[in-house]
Amino acid sequence: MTRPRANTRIQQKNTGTILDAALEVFSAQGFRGATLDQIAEVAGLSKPNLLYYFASKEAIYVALLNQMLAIWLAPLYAMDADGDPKAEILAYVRRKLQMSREFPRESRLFANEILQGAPRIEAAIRGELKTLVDAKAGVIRGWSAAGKIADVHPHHLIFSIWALTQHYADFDVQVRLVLGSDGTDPFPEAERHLIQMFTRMLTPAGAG
Amino acid sequence: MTRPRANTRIQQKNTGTILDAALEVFSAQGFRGATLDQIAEVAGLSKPNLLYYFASKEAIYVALLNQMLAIWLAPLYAMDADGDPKAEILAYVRRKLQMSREFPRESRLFANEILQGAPRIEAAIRGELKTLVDAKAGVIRGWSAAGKIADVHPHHLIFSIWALTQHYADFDVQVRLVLGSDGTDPFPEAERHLIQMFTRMLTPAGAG
DNA sequence: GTTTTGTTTGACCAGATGGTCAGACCAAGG
DNA sequence: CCTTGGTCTGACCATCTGGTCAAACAAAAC
Repeated sequence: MTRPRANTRIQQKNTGTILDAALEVFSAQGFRGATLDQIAEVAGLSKPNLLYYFASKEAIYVALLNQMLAIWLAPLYAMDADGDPKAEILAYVRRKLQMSREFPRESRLFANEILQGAPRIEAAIRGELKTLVDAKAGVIRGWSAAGKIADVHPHHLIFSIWALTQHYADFDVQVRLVLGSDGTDPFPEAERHLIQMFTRMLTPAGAG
Repeated sequence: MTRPRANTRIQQKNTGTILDAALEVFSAQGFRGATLDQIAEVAGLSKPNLLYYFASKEAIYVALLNQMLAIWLAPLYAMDADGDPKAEILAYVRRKLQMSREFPRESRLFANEILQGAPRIEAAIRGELKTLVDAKAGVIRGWSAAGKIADVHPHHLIFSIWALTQHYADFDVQVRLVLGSDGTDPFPEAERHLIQMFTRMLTPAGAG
């Protein structure tokens, strides 16, 4: 009767297929722009079959957002208060940039959602995300106070890392068009640039 | 017969009204998500009346994009090769951040378009935008070579400025939610942070 | 092999959406 | 006045879209 939460093998396979197809379509079109027919076609399933596994278009979208959030926040969780401050932050930058390269669809999914005013992920931002950011901001503040890194506004430092790394996923088309017609991968150069920037920015005055 | 390009007073007024309403709706919903009815309602005109002034939904969108592009690129045009290098770049950062604050709809309009793969602005990116960026990148390269600013990859420096400043428009909701419940304006702190970052980043080693 | 439970789909529906069109309306010139 | 040319709209249309449903189909369970 009620659709169970992935009991059968078939259920697991198909919900997976659907969520992957949904990621493809929602990340490229946004929630309103995407259609169930598109998702169904990408998934290789019929539209009614989609709605056998998920109650509605919105249910697919919300399930996807929540599933992706964990993946998306993992690198920030991994930032270790007991590690070497500069190394930890630079590692976070690197991981985040790598995610932009490997999971651009996820990045665009969130970008679309937030651009549209975050109507369906506001609670998670207020809750889990804010809690995590506040905690890590505290860690960064401690590092600054201890003179391990230069003085920076912790929250805005985190925003900066997000902005700079996600830019290479969300604005990938523009980056490639501006850099030129040769299909050179922009990521290696981007990494060098970002690491250089953050190194300079975080090195305390007189410690170079 | 053919709709003339804003001859009458009425035409000028109404095309203006329509484009402003379109900016409101397209920037919040993207091209596919926006509807003519929404635009008509915001504009205070009937749907057929919209289509009296513009041939189609797409025509409105394209007219809007092209009109906004000039405004959007103005700050980069204003970067003066003969000015003081660090001051010019910092001024560009400030102007761009100010635009994120004053014209967030324009920023989101472009963000939406590029997220969706830039289907209707690709030509302009390839053309005018790339030309402009390449020119200014050359200026920045010259400044680096002359030791006026630290060594940076010029194109990626420009990307960084875009990413960091536009983030405060495109991800405004997230920024405010993460910073906390008090409705404090995040922009002053953001400006301090960005200026600090770029100052450190651009100051040549041993010139502090 | 047959019942039972889970899976899939063709046909269908109501509402939304981009767009058309004939004709009404209106401002200004003659 | 009334003509003329631009302006505006109600009614309409084809298509798309999210969603439903009865019935067909498959896979285990017995």
